[in-house]
Amino acid sequence: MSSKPSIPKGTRDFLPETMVKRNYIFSTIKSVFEKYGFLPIETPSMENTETLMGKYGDEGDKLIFRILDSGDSVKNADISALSEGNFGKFSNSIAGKALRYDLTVPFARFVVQNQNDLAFPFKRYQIQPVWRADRPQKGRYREFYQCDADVVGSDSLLYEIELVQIFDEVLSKLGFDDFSIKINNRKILSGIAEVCGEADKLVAITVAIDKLDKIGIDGVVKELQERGVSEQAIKKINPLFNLNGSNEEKLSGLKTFLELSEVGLKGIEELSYVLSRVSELGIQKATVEFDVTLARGLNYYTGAIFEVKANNVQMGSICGGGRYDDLTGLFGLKGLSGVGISFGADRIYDVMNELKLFPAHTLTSTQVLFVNFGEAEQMQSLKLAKQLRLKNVACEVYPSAAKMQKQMKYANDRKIPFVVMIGSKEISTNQVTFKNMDSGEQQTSSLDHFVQTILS
RNA sequence: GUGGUUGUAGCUCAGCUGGUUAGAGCACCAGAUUGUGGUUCUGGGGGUCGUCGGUUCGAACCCGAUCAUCCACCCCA
Repeated sequence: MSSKPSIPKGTRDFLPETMVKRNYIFSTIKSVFEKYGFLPIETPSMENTETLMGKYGDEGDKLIFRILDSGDSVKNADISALSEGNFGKFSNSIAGKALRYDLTVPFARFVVQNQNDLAFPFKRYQIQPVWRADRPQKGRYREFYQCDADVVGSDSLLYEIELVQIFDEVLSKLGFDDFSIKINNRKILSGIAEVCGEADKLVAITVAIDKLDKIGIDGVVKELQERGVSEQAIKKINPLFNLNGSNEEKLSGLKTFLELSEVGLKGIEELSYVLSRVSELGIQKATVEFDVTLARGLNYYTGAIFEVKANNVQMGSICGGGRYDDLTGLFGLKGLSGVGISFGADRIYDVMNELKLFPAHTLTSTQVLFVNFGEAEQMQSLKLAKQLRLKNVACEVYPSAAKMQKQMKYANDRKIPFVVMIGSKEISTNQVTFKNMDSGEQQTSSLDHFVQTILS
């Protein structure tokens, strides 16, 4: 016996039952995206290595899956880089392509490359897998789907408002009834760093305070110290950890804190605007919450930052997003502002499974199975099947005259609701004998009557 | 990259301080039932106990290495 087959770490096979549920998530997201006027695009699974490298920080670079060149191009391997221990340079010399790490950076590349064919503001949605060479764990895979909606070419806050509405609409539609849309603004974070006199440590500060709910105030203070933030600055930041109350209360508290920072106040203004409009328009099931500690690692965000978490369940964020003023600038097209969101379909699936949010109706594709009794009967069944299919009834004919028991069991295992038996009697009278697998009832009638029965 | 967990039949797992022929449930196949599934009964096939090495008269069990897995950290959807 050969060794057991397997699939790479962090990847999965999806059985039909799972795919039906996954497709339900995808189609729900897609239909909402389309209602807001987003158009579909796709980009290749792989990008040129240089398109991706350096866009996600040092940590991100390490998590990019690279595709080894084959054939003659391996001759271009930079052996001297290898012997010098410069592995990054060496890998670049033998891996010209890499699997996409997210959908946003490839989208930026796409916009720059196809700018002449796009009408701005350009609103696109994209549902495709991405790959990360991370260690798998709960809710973390090496291959997973992102469902992104982004607008590029407008800095209007109208889109922030609509994107929050999309979060709310999609997740409410999927049956979530307790989830938080957390929102913050990078300008507020910049303002905080500025007020503390540590403007150049913005990233260090944001990364640290992002962990507040995980490691507590003491942990954050310790991390800030380790990252070289001055004691004076830490003291100044401290009150922010205890910010609570309604969104309005938190915002007004911060406004005082940030009164000397122009950028900080701008962030407050933007956020207040979005929050007030969102609440005036009304939301379904979401709790929309301003969270100063929300930072997110991606350093290309410049304005709004979003993150969605399902409550009462042990799982990281299920959606994310934000505004990036100059993403396309990385590829040479300046002055285009973008804002977008991303649904993590795999995590949404895991949470829905855990909370039992999937509708009860299970896998039913085939409605009718024709039992096969032999060559002549099979032909008659095929003729009838053809007629059923013309009426859009999904049906199939068992492929061989196997024992009745086996054929019935197949219908049962597949959860096919009706079994039709065509024997010599039925051929001569031009009728069908059909059995309702749920009730066990069986009767003989004309095909038309049978069709009426199953369609009712 | 760091720390920990678990690897026994297709799946979920039992297996005593190391003892002779390694078990159960589910699944699968056959029969009870030659045109009737889902329930029931009877029988059957299927495992070099993750892999390699060590200790021992003797290893699924103890030790080491290695691979895989899951969980946590980092980071993230």
